[in-house]
Amino acid sequence: MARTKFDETDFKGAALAIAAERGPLAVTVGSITERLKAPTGSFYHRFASRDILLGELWLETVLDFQQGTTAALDAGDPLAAALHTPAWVRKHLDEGRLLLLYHRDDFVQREWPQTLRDRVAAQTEQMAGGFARAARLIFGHAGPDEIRRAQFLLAEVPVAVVRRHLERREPPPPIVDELIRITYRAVVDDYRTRTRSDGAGG
Amino acid sequence: MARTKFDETDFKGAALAIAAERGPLAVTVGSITERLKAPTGSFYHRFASRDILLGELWLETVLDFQQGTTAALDAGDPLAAALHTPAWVRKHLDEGRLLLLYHRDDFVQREWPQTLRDRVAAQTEQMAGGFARAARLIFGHAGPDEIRRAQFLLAEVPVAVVRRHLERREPPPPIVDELIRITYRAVVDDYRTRTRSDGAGG
DNA sequence: CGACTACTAGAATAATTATTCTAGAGATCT
DNA sequence: AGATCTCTAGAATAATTATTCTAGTAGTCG
Repeated sequence: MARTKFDETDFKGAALAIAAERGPLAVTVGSITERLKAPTGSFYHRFASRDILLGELWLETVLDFQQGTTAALDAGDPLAAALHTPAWVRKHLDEGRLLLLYHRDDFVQREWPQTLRDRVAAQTEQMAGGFARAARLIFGHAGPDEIRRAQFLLAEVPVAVVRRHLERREPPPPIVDELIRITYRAVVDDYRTRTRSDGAGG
Repeated sequence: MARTKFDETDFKGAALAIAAERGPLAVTVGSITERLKAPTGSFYHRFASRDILLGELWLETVLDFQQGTTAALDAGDPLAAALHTPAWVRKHLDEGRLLLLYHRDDFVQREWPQTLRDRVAAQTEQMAGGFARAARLIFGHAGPDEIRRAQFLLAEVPVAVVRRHLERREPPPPIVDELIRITYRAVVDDYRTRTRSDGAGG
């Protein structure tokens, strides 16, 4: 066995750094190997293709992120799930840029590699399940309307407030959490008053 | 003068359609001319480069979008400015995808063309001015904290709620406006109560 | 030691795109 | 009609990338 100079994590680390700096499009086999001063042969010895490296990187990152949300829901605390986004981003600035500034499909150039399809599908499903669970925790019911509101509170708003700061490569300031809290409480209160006065909410 | 078969708007229209369907990356000189069945010579007769076509397309689209926001602020109605996003998107689904699903820099491949730099800078400035104006209208004051909240209400939240629907190529349903309204009222009320109880706001 | 394995090394190849270039065609003007 | 100007046409060129291929090298196992 020849001396291993570059392992999988080296390549992934370089890819993450480049993606965080210049976007996923700038992550080319050339830019990775240049940064590492590794030959392209070593790259292809580890990964069957560029798309597989980037697909795995995205998938691992999103799963790490989602874990925190899931944990908060397991603890029955949906507000904590909403606040998890800024908290996680503060710990993982590069990963935050990767995940929240770009689209899933910005990472692979063609179709998603067959080898990753199932894992991506599982991730999507887990996410959908999380929203339903959150809807039940927050509103006591998981109809389409409640799920839509849960998506708003747990995903759309937190990502939206955090984005501007990620673009500037700065950790999200406290006002971000405050805005998430205000919005959370407002949507919950609104739902309660509305279901109390006029019949159902769908 | 030879018969004009393809004018600027033909090329821009094709570019818009392709960008809305498959993203700005799929807008290549080849995909445009193929769609139009035009020769590449005609393309380069109209536009100095691919980046200039796409830069102009983005710029024209964002200015059209911003006009509605500005009009609402001129009318002294910041809530209408917040609701302008879903309203405009319903009228311009393709343009909405172009503008709200991608980044400004996804459109040009290298640096922004020199010829467009000034117009982009003016656009950015206009946008910043709009937020300051909105902050004054909503909160009566335009300090950093008030401006941040105005950005949240006028830009971040509306874009965030609308995005999911744009991804599915469907017009944003009424719940979107409702969520924007709820959030708007909540942030305004919060600011009022807070500045009434403990001193200033930041 | 000698075969084998797991890599390093990087040149060669292929595919995709932007851009340039050379020709030719139809209007318009005189 | 003939000159000229604006375009159409599309082939040729250049640059960028992903991927493949051929060699060589350093450990490990027998």
